[in-house]
Amino acid sequence: MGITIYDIAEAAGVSIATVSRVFNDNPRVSDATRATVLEVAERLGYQPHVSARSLARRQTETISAIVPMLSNYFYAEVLKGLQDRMSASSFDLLVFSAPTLDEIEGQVEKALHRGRSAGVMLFSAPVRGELERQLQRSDLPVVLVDCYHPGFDSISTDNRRGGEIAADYFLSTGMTAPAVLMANPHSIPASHRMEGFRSRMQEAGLVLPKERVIVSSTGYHDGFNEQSGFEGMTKLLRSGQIPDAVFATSDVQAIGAIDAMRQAGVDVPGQVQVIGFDDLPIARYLGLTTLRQPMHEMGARAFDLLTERMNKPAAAVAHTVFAPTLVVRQTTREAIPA
Amino acid sequence: MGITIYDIAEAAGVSIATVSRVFNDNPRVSDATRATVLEVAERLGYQPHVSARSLARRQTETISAIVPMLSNYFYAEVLKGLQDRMSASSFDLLVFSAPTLDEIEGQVEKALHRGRSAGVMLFSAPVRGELERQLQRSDLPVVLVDCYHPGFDSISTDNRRGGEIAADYFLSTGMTAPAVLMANPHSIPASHRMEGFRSRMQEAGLVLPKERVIVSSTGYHDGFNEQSGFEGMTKLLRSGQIPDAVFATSDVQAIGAIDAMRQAGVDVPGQVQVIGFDDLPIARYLGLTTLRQPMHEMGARAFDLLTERMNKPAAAVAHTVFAPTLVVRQTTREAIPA
DNA sequence: CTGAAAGCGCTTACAG
DNA sequence: CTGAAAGCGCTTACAG
Repeated sequence: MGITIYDIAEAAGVSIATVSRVFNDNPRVSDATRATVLEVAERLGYQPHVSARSLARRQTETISAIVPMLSNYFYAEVLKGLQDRMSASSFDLLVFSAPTLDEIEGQVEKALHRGRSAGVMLFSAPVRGELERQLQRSDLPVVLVDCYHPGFDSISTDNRRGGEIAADYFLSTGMTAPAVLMANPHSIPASHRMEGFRSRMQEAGLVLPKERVIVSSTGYHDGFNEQSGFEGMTKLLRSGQIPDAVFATSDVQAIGAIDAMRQAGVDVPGQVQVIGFDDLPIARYLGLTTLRQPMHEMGARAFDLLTERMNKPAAAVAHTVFAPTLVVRQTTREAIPA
Repeated sequence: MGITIYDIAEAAGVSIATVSRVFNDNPRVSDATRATVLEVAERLGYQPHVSARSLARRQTETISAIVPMLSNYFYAEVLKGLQDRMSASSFDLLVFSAPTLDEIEGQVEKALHRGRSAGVMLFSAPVRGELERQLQRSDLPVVLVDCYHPGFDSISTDNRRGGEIAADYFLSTGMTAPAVLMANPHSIPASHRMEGFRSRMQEAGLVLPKERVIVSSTGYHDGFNEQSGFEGMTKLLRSGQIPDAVFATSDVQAIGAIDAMRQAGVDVPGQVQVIGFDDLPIARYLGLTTLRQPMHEMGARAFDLLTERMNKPAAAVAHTVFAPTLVVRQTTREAIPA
């Protein structure tokens, strides 16, 4: 069933070395020979065997991405940026999904198998403990996306700064009772967003009591989901102390929160303002004010970083941090002129 | 750098055959030997070489999925279903993205390379011409998702039926001026949805003139995007003949359309009702009435079909068609009791 | 420009 | 239970 270079060599009356050279675009093959080989290969429907090739070449043309979950739209967008860049190369993308923290190690283990891939992209994982050891032990290029470790190239958004910007904007509108809709507390990006927000509020002399920081109770997508926003907001509305400004650590949480308010007859942004995080394409059509992460660019840069690292394994580790930008739409009120 | 079974064999004082047996869980190895080998392998940080393994075994443990684009949330959801099922297996997922029709052949070509994968899942592609030939020529298991060809296993939603259901519901509310927001006309699923809708309207004696079927002018995501819905709706609103019921061929288009109406001060569903397609998780939180496709289930079934096909290459081709279900929320009016 | 041969790292009958 | 050896399908110095 499988046509090999042996079949072609025989049919074309040349050696397998020559056939191989033709498929490797080696110039030391006469035009005539090349033509015959190509013709025979086409006729026989030859497909190179990638495993044999990478075994012999001692290298692969595939990249592994370890992603918590494709159905999280933030990753879908980042991967789009990545794929756009990859399509111009000859690399393939192997996707490992690790919905929970303890599944990551197993997936990384697989991604790190020899001969599997030429490099690894790890998304949103706290690099420490066993995971840190795995990565350090391997000699594959690694780039971290949406997370950080001093020993590996990384690309991320300044989450703390995002929280600060959100707080500053809210403060400029004259609001007085802030609240935060957090994802899972073990999520580092979410924690940083919240901390940036809180610190700025404190500086402004506004308290952000614990009861106003609602942590996601669902683990799905690490709490970055609509339901968590809906439930968190519902809790807030029932607390008796309704906030007048809510910072959600993701757009989808914000969407859930807005739905909760719509159902409760609470006006947005009249009674409660909302700021999300990410700026998914959909946010624009929902009029959601949010902190924009350059998702496509992050994916594209991640690929560039990885290939640079492949070419220069010994280069200094580099960390790229994008600044989030506030996109003001209709879920917030206007700033009060100073 | 790379530790091989030769290194382990030497360090453990056994042959490479024995080392191999240990890693293949071959029972014909004494417990003592097994323990030594495992201990040495662990100490040396041995990783099997996947290419060598699949070359020798004549099989891979990876599956290829050729998807138009990960940033289309429908695919993100289907792939989630797929991955949930796959994680219980030892298969890996190779993702090829082909944003436009003419890129598909190239990606399929790569996916079909020998030794690359044990099976292929092709999404939303019209299987004809060169593509059809490629697939037929290959002896790899293939399953079609969101598309159809008599010669291959497939899994899809009854799109025409979905259009009919939307039309029937609209009719039951007493509306009189329907319109359709179409994706790209070459999209088969979108066309079927539209045709089902139109045929039912015709049966009811309602005309659906060409000017009321707005075709996406943007090619991005095949027209399945918010912008296309926004622009289509804007065109409709400016036409002077404002419809009172709009069927969008996807949820994201519906969202764009609703935004256009919000900005124009048109009340939904008071003046214009809207029905989408897909039932993305977000639809629920936007109160969008839509036709639900069981996306996760489709992904899971696709994987099952593929593995069944691997085990029984000669089994009869099977087509699984899911019936879409209408989820009534707040963008439509109530049916008028007969 | 072309070929014979070794080698990539594993698996798996075949013997024992 | 264990080992020697052939083989998976390619690539790539080394000769010529």
